[in-house]
Amino acid sequence: MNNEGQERKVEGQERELRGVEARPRNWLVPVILLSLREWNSYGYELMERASAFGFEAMNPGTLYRTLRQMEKDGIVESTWETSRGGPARRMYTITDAGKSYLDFWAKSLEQYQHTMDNFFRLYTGRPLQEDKEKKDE
Amino acid sequence: MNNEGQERKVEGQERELRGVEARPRNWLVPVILLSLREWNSYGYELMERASAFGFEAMNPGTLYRTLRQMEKDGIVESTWETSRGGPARRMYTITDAGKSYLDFWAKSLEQYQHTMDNFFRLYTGRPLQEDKEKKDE
DNA sequence: ATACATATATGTAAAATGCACATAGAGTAT
DNA sequence: ATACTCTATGTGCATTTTACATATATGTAT
Repeated sequence: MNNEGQERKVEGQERELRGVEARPRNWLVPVILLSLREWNSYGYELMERASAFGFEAMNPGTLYRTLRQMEKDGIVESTWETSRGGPARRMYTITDAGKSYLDFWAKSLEQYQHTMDNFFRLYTGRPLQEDKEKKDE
Repeated sequence: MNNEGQERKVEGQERELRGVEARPRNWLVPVILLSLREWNSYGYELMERASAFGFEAMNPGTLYRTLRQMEKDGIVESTWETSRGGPARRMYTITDAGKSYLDFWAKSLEQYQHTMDNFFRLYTGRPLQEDKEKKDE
C-alpha cells in the first residue's frame, strides 16, 4: 500500500544508528552500588570499574554527580581521605538503604531480562508468518 | 563535613526507590519496529502492543512523538488511512533502513545481556573471570 | 618550572521521559 | 439536538537523565 520511494532520509537514520545503545537508564547507580558492596572505593577508582560494565568512555562529571546524588538519597555515605599523598579522595561506603536499593534494582533487572528474552523470541522466531502473511490491519 | 541530616535523606531515597526501572533507553523504538515488521499498524494499536513489553501505562504523547521522530529518521513511513469509519489513522510501515536498524538494536541488546549476566554473577556472589582480590580498605 | 597523573567538581546544553491538555470523527443514549 | 463515550492523533511544558566542556588542586617526575 505504501512501499514505494524509501530512498531519502539516510542522514537522519545515520544519526540515530550511531546513538543506539541498549543500556538501561541509571545503569551507573547499580554498578556503583555493586562495586561498593564488595569494597569501599572512591570516584576515580569506581570510574575504572564502571568501564567493565559498558561505560567505555565514562565522563568524570557524570560519575561524580551521580555519587553526590546517591549520597543525597541516602544509599551511600562518604568521608574525605587525606591520610596519604596526592589529592584527597572522597571515600564512599554503601549504606543499608543502599543494599536494599541494590536488591530492588536486581529484581528489576531480572524482570528486564525476561522482557528482553521475549523480544528475542519474537525477533528471531517467525510467528505464524506462513498463515498470516502480513495483514495490514 | 558531609554527615548532616542523615535521617532526612530517607525521603529522597524513597523517591528513588519508587522510580527504579531497568528499562533501556529508547526501548520504545525497537518494540515498535518489531511490531511493524510483523504487520503494518498505527499509533493507537501499537500503544496496546507496546504494553506487552513493559510499558504498562503508555502515554499517548510519548508514542506518537516517537513515531514522528522515527519517520524523520527514515526507519518508518506513514500514510493516512481514511477509507473507513471513525477517526483517520496514520498507518505505519517499516522501511529497509528500519529493518537494518532493528538488527543493529538486536545486536546491541545481545551484547548487553552478557553485561547483565556479569552483573548478576557478581551480585549473587560468584566472582567475575578477570577479578582479582584487590582491596582499598 | 612545567608537564603529567591523580582526584573532584561545576556549568550548560541536549536528549529522553512524563504529565497535562487539545482536537476531532463517529456512534450511542437521552 | 446535545451530551457522552470511544477511538485516534497530536502539542506544550517541565523534569530527569545524559553528554560535553571546563575548572580546580595536589603530588611526582623531568
